[in-house]
Amino acid sequence: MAVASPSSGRMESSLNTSDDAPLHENVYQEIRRNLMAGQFQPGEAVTLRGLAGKLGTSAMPVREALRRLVAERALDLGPNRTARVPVVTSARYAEICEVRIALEGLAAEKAAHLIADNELDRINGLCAEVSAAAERHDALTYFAKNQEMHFSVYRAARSPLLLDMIEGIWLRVGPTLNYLFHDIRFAGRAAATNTLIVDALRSRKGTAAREAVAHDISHAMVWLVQHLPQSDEQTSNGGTASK
Amino acid sequence: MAVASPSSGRMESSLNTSDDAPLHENVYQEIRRNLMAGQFQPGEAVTLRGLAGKLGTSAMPVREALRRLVAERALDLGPNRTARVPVVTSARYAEICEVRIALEGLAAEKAAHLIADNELDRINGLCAEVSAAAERHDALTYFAKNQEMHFSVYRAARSPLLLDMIEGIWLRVGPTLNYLFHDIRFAGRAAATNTLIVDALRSRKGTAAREAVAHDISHAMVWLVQHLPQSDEQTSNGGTASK
DNA sequence: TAGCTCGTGATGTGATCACATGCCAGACGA
DNA sequence: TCGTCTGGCATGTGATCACATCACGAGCTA
Repeated sequence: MAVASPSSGRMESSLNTSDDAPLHENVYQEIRRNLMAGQFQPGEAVTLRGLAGKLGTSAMPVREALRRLVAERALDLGPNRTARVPVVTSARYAEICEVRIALEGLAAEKAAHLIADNELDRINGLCAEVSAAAERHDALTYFAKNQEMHFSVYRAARSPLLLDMIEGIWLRVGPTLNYLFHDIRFAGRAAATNTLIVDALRSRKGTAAREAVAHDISHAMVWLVQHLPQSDEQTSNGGTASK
Repeated sequence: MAVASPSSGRMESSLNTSDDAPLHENVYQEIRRNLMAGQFQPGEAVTLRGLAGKLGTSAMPVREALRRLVAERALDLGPNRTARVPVVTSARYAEICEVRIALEGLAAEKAAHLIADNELDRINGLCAEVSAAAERHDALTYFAKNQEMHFSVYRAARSPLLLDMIEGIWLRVGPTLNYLFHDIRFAGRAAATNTLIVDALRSRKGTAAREAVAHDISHAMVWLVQHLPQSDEQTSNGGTASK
Protein backbone atom coordinates (compact mmCIF):
# COMPACT_ATOMS: atom_id res chain seq x y z
CA MET A 1 0.00 0.00 0.00
CA ALA A 2 2.59 2.51 -0.98
CA VAL A 3 0.52 5.04 -2.80
CA ALA A 4 2.44 8.25 -2.83
CA SER A 5 0.23 10.85 -1.25
CA PRO A 6 -3.30 11.08 -2.57
CA SER A 7 -4.06 13.75 -0.01
CA SER A 8 -2.41 16.56 -1.82
CA GLY A 9 -3.99 19.40 -3.69
CA ARG A 10 -6.91 17.81 -5.50
CA MET A 11 -10.24 19.44 -6.00
CA GLU A 12 -9.00 23.00 -5.99
CA SER A 13 -11.81 25.27 -7.01
CA SER A 14 -13.38 23.43 -9.92
CA LEU A 15 -17.02 23.45 -8.79
CA ASN A 16 -18.68 22.71 -12.10
CA THR A 17 -20.75 25.82 -11.66
CA SER A 18 -23.93 24.75 -13.39
CA ASP A 19 -25.83 27.79 -12.38
CA ASP A 20 -29.52 28.13 -11.53
CA ALA A 21 -28.85 25.29 -9.14
CA PRO A 22 -28.11 26.08 -5.50
CA LEU A 23 -24.48 26.22 -4.49
CA HIS A 24 -24.83 23.37 -2.04
CA GLU A 25 -26.03 21.19 -4.88
CA ASN A 26 -22.89 21.88 -6.89
CA VAL A 27 -20.78 21.32 -3.81
CA TYR A 28 -22.55 18.03 -3.22
CA GLN A 29 -21.95 16.90 -6.78
CA GLU A 30 -18.33 17.92 -6.59
CA ILE A 31 -17.63 16.05 -3.37
CA ARG A 32 -19.53 13.04 -4.59
CA ARG A 33 -17.60 13.02 -7.84
CA ASN A 34 -14.27 13.17 -6.04
CA LEU A 35 -15.46 10.53 -3.62
CA MET A 36 -16.40 8.12 -6.37
CA ALA A 37 -13.16 8.84 -8.20
CA GLY A 38 -11.24 7.55 -5.20
CA GLN A 39 -9.72 10.93 -4.43
CA PHE A 40 -10.30 10.45 -0.74
CA GLN A 41 -8.53 7.97 1.42
CA PRO A 42 -10.89 5.70 3.39
CA GLY A 43 -10.88 6.88 6.98
CA GLU A 44 -9.86 10.36 5.98
CA ALA A 45 -11.58 13.22 7.79
CA VAL A 46 -13.60 15.68 5.74
CA THR A 47 -13.98 19.00 7.47
CA LEU A 48 -16.32 21.89 6.83
CA ARG A 49 -13.88 24.74 6.65
CA GLY A 50 -11.30 22.64 4.90
CA LEU A 51 -13.59 21.91 2.00
CA ALA A 52 -15.06 25.39 2.03
CA GLY A 53 -11.58 26.81 1.62
CA LYS A 54 -10.74 24.49 -1.26
CA LEU A 55 -13.98 25.13 -3.05
CA GLY A 56 -13.91 28.84 -2.45
CA THR A 57 -17.28 29.00 -0.76
CA SER A 58 -18.44 29.66 2.75
CA ALA A 59 -19.10 26.83 5.15
CA MET A 60 -22.85 26.87 4.66
CA PRO A 61 -23.16 25.04 1.33
CA VAL A 62 -20.57 22.51 2.46
CA ARG A 63 -22.54 21.87 5.62
CA GLU A 64 -25.63 20.96 3.67
CA ALA A 65 -23.69 18.86 1.18
CA LEU A 66 -21.97 16.90 3.93
CA ARG A 67 -25.23 16.44 5.81
CA ARG A 68 -26.72 14.97 2.68
CA LEU A 69 -23.78 12.68 2.03
CA VAL A 70 -23.88 11.46 5.61
CA ALA A 71 -27.59 10.75 5.27
CA GLU A 72 -26.85 8.72 2.16
CA ARG A 73 -24.15 6.86 4.09
CA ALA A 74 -21.56 8.05 1.62
CA LEU A 75 -19.78 9.48 4.65
CA ASP A 76 -19.61 8.34 8.23
CA LEU A 77 -20.03 10.56 11.23
CA GLY A 78 -17.17 10.14 13.69
CA PRO A 79 -17.68 10.31 17.45
CA ASN A 80 -16.68 13.96 17.42
CA ARG A 81 -19.18 14.43 14.59
CA THR A 82 -16.50 14.93 11.99
CA ALA A 83 -17.40 13.41 8.66
CA ARG A 84 -15.06 10.63 7.59
CA VAL A 85 -14.79 8.53 4.45
CA PRO A 86 -16.15 5.12 5.46
CA VAL A 87 -13.75 2.24 5.85
CA VAL A 88 -15.21 -0.80 4.12
CA THR A 89 -13.92 -3.92 5.83
CA SER A 90 -14.07 -7.30 4.16
CA ALA A 91 -16.89 -8.40 6.47
CA ARG A 92 -18.84 -5.30 5.64
CA TYR A 93 -18.24 -5.77 1.96
CA ALA A 94 -19.58 -9.30 2.12
CA GLU A 95 -22.69 -7.92 3.74
CA ILE A 96 -23.01 -5.34 1.01
CA CYS A 97 -22.64 -7.93 -1.71
CA GLU A 98 -25.51 -9.92 -0.27
CA VAL A 99 -27.76 -6.89 -0.62
CA ARG A 100 -26.33 -6.10 -4.04
CA ILE A 101 -27.21 -9.59 -5.26
CA ALA A 102 -30.76 -9.16 -4.05
CA LEU A 103 -31.22 -5.71 -5.55
CA GLU A 104 -29.17 -5.91 -8.72
CA GLY A 105 -30.39 -9.43 -9.35
CA LEU A 106 -33.94 -8.15 -9.24
CA ALA A 107 -33.07 -5.29 -11.55
CA ALA A 108 -31.42 -7.62 -14.05
CA GLU A 109 -34.41 -9.94 -14.02
CA LYS A 110 -36.77 -7.07 -14.72
CA ALA A 111 -34.45 -5.67 -17.35
CA ALA A 112 -34.42 -8.97 -19.21
CA HIS A 113 -38.15 -8.61 -19.80
CA LEU A 114 -38.19 -4.90 -20.60
CA ILE A 115 -34.94 -4.09 -22.35
CA ALA A 116 -35.00 -2.69 -25.89
CA ASP A 117 -32.70 -3.76 -28.71
CA ASN A 118 -30.81 -0.47 -28.95
CA GLU A 119 -30.13 -0.66 -25.23
CA LEU A 120 -28.74 -4.13 -25.72
CA ASP A 121 -26.44 -2.85 -28.44
CA ARG A 122 -25.19 -0.05 -26.28
CA ILE A 123 -24.54 -2.43 -23.39
CA ASN A 124 -22.73 -4.78 -25.70
CA GLY A 125 -20.48 -1.93 -26.79
CA LEU A 126 -19.74 -0.99 -23.22
CA CYS A 127 -18.99 -4.62 -22.49
CA ALA A 128 -16.32 -4.55 -25.16
CA GLU A 129 -14.82 -1.38 -23.72
CA VAL A 130 -14.66 -3.04 -20.32
CA SER A 131 -12.82 -6.01 -21.77
CA ALA A 132 -10.40 -3.73 -23.58
CA ALA A 133 -9.64 -1.80 -20.42
CA ALA A 134 -9.12 -5.05 -18.55
CA GLU A 135 -6.68 -6.38 -21.10
CA ARG A 136 -4.45 -3.34 -20.91
CA HIS A 137 -4.67 -3.38 -17.10
CA ASP A 138 -6.31 0.04 -17.02
CA ALA A 139 -8.06 -0.35 -13.68
CA LEU A 140 -9.58 3.11 -13.54
CA THR A 141 -11.41 3.10 -16.85
CA TYR A 142 -12.24 -0.55 -16.27
CA PHE A 143 -14.03 0.45 -13.13
CA ALA A 144 -15.75 3.42 -14.77
CA LYS A 145 -16.90 1.55 -17.86
CA ASN A 146 -17.94 -1.46 -15.84
CA GLN A 147 -20.10 0.76 -13.70
CA GLU A 148 -21.58 2.43 -16.76
CA MET A 149 -22.43 -0.92 -18.26
CA HIS A 150 -24.06 -2.26 -15.12
CA PHE A 151 -26.17 0.82 -14.67
CA SER A 152 -27.27 0.67 -18.29
CA VAL A 153 -28.68 -2.73 -17.46
CA TYR A 154 -30.33 -1.56 -14.28
CA ARG A 155 -31.82 1.46 -16.00
CA ALA A 156 -33.52 -0.92 -18.38
CA ALA A 157 -35.48 -2.30 -15.43
CA ARG A 158 -37.56 0.91 -15.58
CA SER A 159 -37.74 1.24 -11.82
CA PRO A 160 -36.52 4.60 -10.49
CA LEU A 161 -36.70 3.38 -6.92
CA LEU A 162 -34.65 0.30 -7.60
CA LEU A 163 -32.08 2.29 -9.55
CA ASP A 164 -31.91 4.82 -6.76
CA MET A 165 -31.19 2.20 -4.14
CA ILE A 166 -28.55 0.51 -6.24
CA GLU A 167 -26.85 3.85 -6.79
CA GLY A 168 -26.90 4.34 -3.05
CA ILE A 169 -25.03 1.11 -2.47
CA TRP A 170 -22.42 1.84 -5.14
CA LEU A 171 -21.89 5.20 -3.53
CA ARG A 172 -20.98 3.44 -0.29
CA VAL A 173 -18.33 1.18 -1.75
CA GLY A 174 -17.19 3.38 -4.61
CA PRO A 175 -14.74 5.47 -2.60
CA THR A 176 -12.95 2.47 -1.13
CA LEU A 177 -12.90 0.44 -4.33
CA ASN A 178 -11.70 3.27 -6.50
CA TYR A 179 -9.09 4.20 -3.96
CA LEU A 180 -7.88 0.64 -3.97
CA PHE A 181 -7.65 0.66 -7.75
CA HIS A 182 -5.22 3.53 -7.57
CA ASP A 183 -2.79 1.22 -5.87
CA ILE A 184 -3.59 -2.37 -6.64
CA ARG A 185 -2.12 -4.01 -9.68
CA PHE A 186 -5.26 -4.89 -11.54
CA ALA A 187 -5.72 -8.55 -12.20
CA GLY A 188 -7.31 -8.18 -15.61
CA ARG A 189 -9.58 -11.18 -15.39
CA ALA A 190 -13.29 -10.48 -15.04
CA ALA A 191 -15.13 -9.23 -18.12
CA ALA A 192 -15.99 -12.85 -18.86
CA THR A 193 -18.90 -12.61 -16.42
CA ASN A 194 -20.17 -9.54 -18.22
CA THR A 195 -20.82 -11.42 -21.43
CA LEU A 196 -22.91 -13.90 -19.47
CA ILE A 197 -25.11 -11.01 -18.40
CA VAL A 198 -25.48 -9.73 -21.94
CA ASP A 199 -26.31 -13.18 -23.27
CA ALA A 200 -29.01 -13.68 -20.67
CA LEU A 201 -30.49 -10.28 -21.44
CA ARG A 202 -30.46 -10.87 -25.18
CA SER A 203 -32.34 -14.14 -24.82
CA ARG A 204 -34.75 -12.41 -22.41
CA LYS A 205 -34.20 -14.99 -19.68
CA GLY A 206 -34.99 -13.33 -16.37
CA THR A 207 -33.63 -15.87 -13.95
CA ALA A 208 -30.52 -16.39 -16.05
CA ALA A 209 -29.87 -12.65 -15.96
CA ARG A 210 -30.34 -12.60 -12.20
CA GLU A 211 -27.92 -15.46 -11.74
CA ALA A 212 -25.39 -13.93 -14.10
CA VAL A 213 -25.39 -10.72 -12.08
CA ALA A 214 -25.19 -12.64 -8.83
CA HIS A 215 -22.26 -14.59 -10.18
CA ASP A 216 -20.54 -11.42 -11.33
CA ILE A 217 -20.90 -9.83 -7.91
CA SER A 218 -19.66 -12.78 -5.88
CA HIS A 219 -16.91 -13.44 -8.38
CA ALA A 220 -15.56 -9.93 -7.93
CA MET A 221 -16.07 -10.20 -4.19
CA VAL A 222 -13.83 -13.18 -3.54
CA TRP A 223 -11.06 -11.33 -5.31
CA LEU A 224 -11.63 -7.96 -3.69
CA VAL A 225 -12.06 -9.19 -0.14
CA GLN A 226 -8.37 -10.05 -0.02
CA HIS A 227 -7.44 -6.42 -0.47
CA LEU A 228 -9.85 -4.98 2.08
CA PRO A 229 -8.98 -4.43 5.74
CA GLN A 230 -10.02 -7.31 7.97
CA SER A 231 -11.43 -5.54 11.00
CA ASP A 232 -12.29 -2.02 12.05
CA GLU A 233 -8.68 -1.32 12.92
CA GLN A 234 -8.32 2.36 12.29
CA THR A 235 -6.65 3.18 9.00
CA SER A 236 -4.29 4.82 11.44
CA ASN A 237 -3.09 8.18 10.20
CA GLY A 238 -6.26 9.06 8.32
CA GLY A 239 -4.86 12.43 7.37
CA THR A 240 -7.18 15.37 7.45
CA ALA A 241 -8.46 16.76 4.20
CA SER A 242 -7.65 20.37 4.91
CA LYS A 243 -4.51 22.34 4.31
CA MET B 1 -61.51 11.11 2.66
CA ALA B 2 -63.17 13.34 5.20
CA VAL B 3 -60.57 13.46 7.91
CA ALA B 4 -61.28 16.51 9.96
CA SER B 5 -58.19 18.66 9.79
CA PRO B 6 -54.92 16.96 10.55
CA SER B 7 -53.07 20.18 9.85
CA SER B 8 -53.91 21.81 13.12
CA GLY B 9 -51.69 22.34 16.08
CA ARG B 10 -49.68 19.16 16.31
CA MET B 11 -46.05 19.02 17.24
CA GLU B 12 -46.04 22.19 19.31
CA SER B 13 -42.76 22.42 21.13
CA SER B 14 -42.22 18.88 22.33
CA LEU B 15 -38.69 18.30 21.01
CA ASN B 16 -37.72 15.35 23.15
CA THR B 17 -34.69 17.28 24.27
CA SER B 18 -32.27 14.42 24.78
CA ASP B 19 -29.37 16.69 25.41
CA ASP B 20 -25.70 16.19 24.52
CA ALA B 21 -27.04 15.55 21.04
CA PRO B 22 -27.09 18.42 18.56
CA LEU B 23 -30.33 20.29 18.19
CA HIS B 24 -30.70 19.34 14.55
CA GLU B 25 -30.60 15.71 15.60
CA ASN B 26 -33.52 16.18 17.96
CA VAL B 27 -35.37 18.14 15.32
CA TYR B 28 -34.75 15.34 12.85
CA GLN B 29 -36.06 12.71 15.25
CA GLU B 30 -39.09 14.82 16.05
CA ILE B 31 -40.04 15.39 12.41
CA ARG B 32 -39.40 11.78 11.59
CA ARG B 33 -41.56 10.62 14.47
CA ASN B 34 -44.41 12.84 13.41
CA LEU B 35 -43.95 11.75 9.83
CA MET B 36 -44.16 8.06 10.69
CA ALA B 37 -47.14 8.70 12.94
CA GLY B 38 -49.07 10.01 9.95
CA GLN B 39 -49.27 13.52 11.33
CA PHE B 40 -48.49 15.00 7.93
CA GLN B 41 -50.77 14.87 4.95
CA PRO B 42 -49.11 13.44 1.84
CA GLY B 43 -48.34 16.31 -0.50
CA GLU B 44 -48.24 18.77 2.35
CA ALA B 45 -45.49 21.38 2.22
CA VAL B 46 -42.99 21.46 5.05
CA THR B 47 -41.35 24.85 5.38
CA LEU B 48 -38.26 25.93 7.25
CA ARG B 49 -39.61 28.82 9.19
CA GLY B 50 -42.91 27.12 9.77
CA LEU B 51 -41.31 24.19 11.55
CA ALA B 52 -38.78 26.39 13.28
CA GLY B 53 -41.59 28.43 14.76
CA LYS B 54 -43.46 25.36 15.97
CA LEU B 55 -40.40 23.77 17.48
CA GLY B 56 -39.16 26.98 19.02
CA THR B 57 -35.77 26.87 17.36
CA SER B 58 -34.09 28.90 14.69
CA ALA B 59 -34.19 27.84 11.07
CA MET B 60 -30.71 26.33 11.11
CA PRO B 61 -31.37 23.00 12.83
CA VAL B 62 -34.53 22.56 10.78
CA ARG B 63 -32.57 23.14 7.60
CA GLU B 64 -30.18 20.35 8.41
CA ALA B 65 -32.94 18.01 9.53
CA LEU B 66 -34.93 18.60 6.35
CA ARG B 67 -31.85 18.19 4.18
CA ARG B 68 -31.25 14.85 5.84
CA LEU B 69 -34.84 13.71 5.43
CA VAL B 70 -34.80 14.71 1.78
CA ALA B 71 -31.59 12.75 1.28
CA GLU B 72 -33.28 9.72 2.84
CA ARG B 73 -36.23 10.27 0.50
CA ALA B 74 -38.52 10.69 3.48
CA LEU B 75 -39.39 14.04 1.94
CA ASP B 76 -39.56 15.19 -1.64
CA LEU B 77 -38.13 18.41 -2.97
CA GLY B 78 -40.69 20.37 -4.92
CA PRO B 79 -39.79 22.41 -8.01
CA ASN B 80 -39.49 25.54 -5.89
CA ARG B 81 -37.27 23.51 -3.56
CA THR B 82 -39.87 23.35 -0.86
CA ALA B 83 -39.88 20.07 1.00
CA ARG B 84 -43.12 18.11 0.61
CA VAL B 85 -44.41 14.89 2.10
CA PRO B 86 -44.15 12.36 -0.75
CA VAL B 87 -47.33 11.16 -2.41
CA VAL B 88 -47.16 7.40 -2.78
CA THR B 89 -49.22 6.38 -5.77
CA SER B 90 -50.39 2.84 -6.27
CA ALA B 91 -47.87 2.32 -9.07
CA ARG B 92 -45.09 3.59 -6.89
CA TYR B 93 -46.20 1.40 -4.02
CA ALA B 94 -46.12 -1.66 -6.25
CA GLU B 95 -42.57 -0.75 -7.16
CA ILE B 96 -41.69 -0.38 -3.51
CA CYS B 97 -43.19 -3.74 -2.65
CA GLU B 98 -41.01 -5.42 -5.23
CA VAL B 99 -37.94 -4.06 -3.51
CA ARG B 100 -39.36 -4.87 -0.10
CA ILE B 101 -39.84 -8.49 -1.11
CA ALA B 102 -36.24 -8.69 -2.24
CA LEU B 103 -34.80 -7.03 0.86
CA GLU B 104 -37.12 -8.24 3.59
CA GLY B 105 -37.23 -11.67 2.04
CA LEU B 106 -33.47 -11.84 2.26
CA ALA B 107 -33.57 -10.63 5.86
CA ALA B 108 -36.15 -13.24 6.81
CA GLU B 109 -34.13 -15.99 5.20
CA LYS B 110 -31.02 -14.99 7.11
CA ALA B 111 -33.02 -14.58 10.30
CA ALA B 112 -34.34 -18.12 10.03
CA HIS B 113 -30.79 -19.40 10.32
CA LEU B 114 -29.58 -17.04 13.02
CA ILE B 115 -32.54 -16.30 15.26
CA ALA B 116 -32.39 -17.20 18.95
CA ASP B 117 -35.17 -18.79 20.94
CA ASN B 118 -35.88 -15.79 23.14
CA GLU B 119 -36.19 -13.65 20.04
CA LEU B 120 -38.71 -16.10 18.67
CA ASP B 121 -40.72 -15.86 21.86
CA ARG B 122 -40.73 -12.12 21.75
CA ILE B 123 -41.83 -12.13 18.13
CA ASN B 124 -44.55 -14.57 18.93
CA GLY B 125 -45.82 -12.26 21.64
CA LEU B 126 -45.82 -9.31 19.28
CA CYS B 127 -47.66 -11.43 16.75
CA ALA B 128 -50.42 -11.97 19.29
CA GLU B 129 -50.60 -8.24 19.99
CA VAL B 130 -50.96 -7.60 16.28
CA SER B 131 -53.82 -10.03 16.05
CA ALA B 132 -55.52 -8.50 19.05
CA ALA B 133 -55.24 -5.01 17.59
CA ALA B 134 -56.60 -6.29 14.29
CA GLU B 135 -59.61 -7.88 15.92
CA ARG B 136 -60.67 -4.71 17.66
CA HIS B 137 -60.05 -2.71 14.46
CA ASP B 138 -57.38 -0.60 16.14
CA ALA B 139 -55.52 0.33 12.99
CA LEU B 140 -52.95 2.56 14.62
CA THR B 141 -51.56 0.12 17.16
CA TYR B 142 -51.95 -2.63 14.59
CA PHE B 143 -49.62 -0.73 12.34
CA ALA B 144 -47.18 0.05 15.14
CA LYS B 145 -47.07 -3.48 16.55
CA ASN B 146 -46.90 -5.00 13.11
CA GLN B 147 -43.89 -2.84 12.34
CA GLU B 148 -42.26 -3.76 15.63
CA MET B 149 -42.75 -7.43 14.94
CA HIS B 150 -41.36 -7.27 11.43
CA PHE B 151 -38.29 -5.37 12.53
CA SER B 152 -37.69 -7.84 15.33
CA VAL B 153 -37.42 -10.46 12.62
CA TYR B 154 -35.16 -8.37 10.45
CA ARG B 155 -32.93 -7.48 13.38
CA ALA B 156 -32.40 -11.21 13.87
CA ALA B 157 -30.71 -11.29 10.47
CA ARG B 158 -27.71 -9.61 12.14
CA SER B 159 -27.03 -7.36 9.19
CA PRO B 160 -26.91 -3.65 10.07
CA LEU B 161 -26.77 -2.66 6.42
CA LEU B 162 -29.81 -4.71 5.49
CA LEU B 163 -31.74 -3.39 8.48
CA ASP B 164 -30.78 0.13 7.59
CA MET B 165 -32.04 -0.18 4.04
CA ILE B 166 -35.31 -1.75 5.12
CA GLU B 167 -35.83 1.07 7.59
CA GLY B 168 -35.22 3.48 4.75
CA ILE B 169 -38.00 1.97 2.71
CA TRP B 170 -40.47 1.93 5.57
CA LEU B 171 -39.68 5.57 6.13
CA ARG B 172 -40.79 6.29 2.59
CA VAL B 173 -44.17 4.66 2.83
CA GLY B 174 -44.80 5.14 6.54
CA PRO B 175 -46.19 8.66 6.28
CA THR B 176 -48.72 7.77 3.61
CA LEU B 177 -49.77 4.47 5.16
CA ASN B 178 -50.17 5.85 8.64
CA TYR B 179 -52.02 8.84 7.32
CA LEU B 180 -54.37 6.51 5.49
CA PHE B 181 -54.97 4.54 8.65
CA HIS B 182 -56.23 7.65 10.36
CA ASP B 183 -59.11 7.65 7.94
CA ILE B 184 -59.67 4.21 6.54
CA ARG B 185 -61.88 1.80 8.40
CA PHE B 186 -59.43 -0.97 9.03
CA ALA B 187 -60.38 -4.31 7.53
CA GLY B 188 -59.04 -6.45 10.36
CA ARG B 189 -57.97 -9.40 8.28
CA ALA B 190 -54.22 -9.94 7.96
CA ALA B 191 -52.36 -11.29 11.00
CA ALA B 192 -52.84 -14.76 9.52
CA THR B 193 -49.79 -14.18 7.34
CA ASN B 194 -47.76 -13.24 10.38
CA THR B 195 -48.12 -16.66 11.96
CA LEU B 196 -46.79 -18.17 8.74
CA ILE B 197 -43.66 -16.11 9.21
CA VAL B 198 -43.24 -17.21 12.81
CA ASP B 199 -43.76 -20.86 11.90
CA ALA B 200 -41.13 -20.71 9.20
CA LEU B 201 -38.69 -19.03 11.56
CA ARG B 202 -39.31 -21.54 14.33
CA SER B 203 -38.60 -24.47 12.04
CA ARG B 204 -35.53 -22.62 10.74
CA LYS B 205 -36.61 -22.91 7.13
CA GLY B 206 -34.97 -20.08 5.22
CA THR B 207 -36.85 -20.22 1.94
CA ALA B 208 -40.14 -20.73 3.73
CA ALA B 209 -39.49 -17.61 5.78
CA ARG B 210 -38.65 -15.65 2.65
CA GLU B 211 -41.82 -16.78 0.95
CA ALA B 212 -43.91 -16.06 4.01
CA VAL B 213 -42.64 -12.50 4.13
CA ALA B 214 -43.12 -12.09 0.39
CA HIS B 215 -46.68 -13.36 0.74
CA ASP B 216 -47.34 -10.99 3.63
CA ILE B 217 -46.10 -8.01 1.63
CA SER B 218 -48.04 -8.74 -1.54
CA HIS B 219 -51.11 -9.70 0.47
CA ALA B 220 -51.13 -6.32 2.15
CA MET B 221 -50.36 -4.63 -1.14
CA VAL B 222 -53.38 -5.81 -3.08
CA TRP B 223 -55.55 -4.44 -0.31
CA LEU B 224 -53.72 -1.15 0.13
CA VAL B 225 -53.36 -0.30 -3.53
CA GLN B 226 -57.07 0.35 -3.74
CA HIS B 227 -56.77 3.18 -1.26
CA LEU B 228 -53.78 4.88 -2.83
CA PRO B 229 -54.04 7.60 -5.47
CA GLN B 230 -53.79 6.29 -9.01
CA SER B 231 -51.57 8.84 -10.69
CA ASP B 232 -49.47 11.81 -9.73
CA GLU B 233 -52.50 14.07 -9.67
CA GLN B 234 -51.67 16.66 -7.08
CA THR B 235 -53.28 16.06 -3.71
CA SER B 236 -54.73 19.45 -4.63
CA ASN B 237 -54.85 21.75 -1.66
CA GLY B 238 -51.79 20.32 0.05
CA GLY B 239 -52.08 22.82 2.85
CA THR B 240 -48.90 24.38 4.10
CA ALA B 241 -47.54 23.27 7.41
CA SER B 242 -46.98 26.69 8.85
CA LYS B 243 -49.33 28.96 10.71
C1' DT C 1 -66.57 43.28 -15.80
C1' DA C 2 -62.39 41.20 -17.52
C1' DG C 3 -57.53 41.36 -17.86
C1' DC C 4 -53.17 43.09 -16.59
C1' DT C 5 -49.83 44.95 -13.41
C1' DC C 6 -47.51 45.87 -9.44
C1' DG C 7 -46.58 45.32 -4.62
C1' DT C 8 -46.15 42.43 -0.67
C1' DG C 9 -45.21 38.53 1.84
C1' DA C 10 -43.10 34.02 2.25
C1' DT C 11 -39.81 30.88 0.58
C1' DG C 12 -35.01 28.83 0.22
C1' DT C 13 -30.15 30.25 0.09
C1' DG C 14 -25.68 31.92 1.54
C1' DA C 15 -22.53 34.52 4.55
C1' DT C 16 -20.96 35.78 8.88
C1' DC C 17 -20.52 35.80 13.70
C1' DA C 18 -20.35 33.77 18.39
C1' DC C 19 -19.89 29.83 21.22
C1' DA C 20 -18.86 25.13 23.44
C1' DT C 21 -16.04 21.28 22.92
C1' DG C 22 -12.07 18.61 22.14
C1' DC C 23 -7.56 17.65 20.56
C1' DC C 24 -2.69 18.44 20.39
C1' DA C 25 1.60 20.41 21.11
C1' DG C 26 4.70 22.84 23.87
C1' DA C 27 6.13 24.21 28.31
C1' DC C 28 6.75 23.28 33.01
C1' DG C 29 7.91 20.47 37.00
C1' DA C 30 9.57 16.20 39.23
C1' DT D 1 14.09 12.28 30.73
C1' DC D 2 9.42 11.45 31.50
C1' DG D 3 4.88 12.76 32.89
C1' DT D 4 1.44 16.27 33.44
C1' DC D 5 -0.73 20.49 32.69
C1' DT D 6 -2.22 24.27 30.04
C1' DG D 7 -2.85 27.21 26.30
C1' DG D 8 -4.35 27.79 21.71
C1' DC D 9 -6.44 26.27 17.63
C1' DA D 10 -9.60 23.73 14.75
C1' DT D 11 -13.81 21.54 14.92
C1' DG D 12 -19.10 21.36 14.58
C1' DT D 13 -23.20 23.99 15.99
C1' DG D 14 -26.69 27.55 16.18
C1' DA D 15 -28.48 32.25 15.42
C1' DT D 16 -29.07 36.12 12.70
C1' DC D 17 -29.01 38.91 8.74
C1' DA D 18 -29.38 40.03 3.78
C1' DC D 19 -30.74 38.70 -0.73
C1' DA D 20 -33.00 36.66 -5.05
C1' DT D 21 -37.01 34.46 -6.41
C1' DC D 22 -41.75 33.33 -6.71
C1' DA D 23 -46.71 33.02 -5.77
C1' DC D 24 -50.70 35.34 -4.72
C1' DG D 25 -53.81 39.08 -4.27
C1' DA D 26 -55.32 43.80 -4.54
C1' DG D 27 -55.89 47.48 -7.33
C1' DC D 28 -55.93 49.78 -11.59
C1' DT D 29 -57.15 50.27 -16.43
C1' DA D 30 -59.62 49.53 -20.73
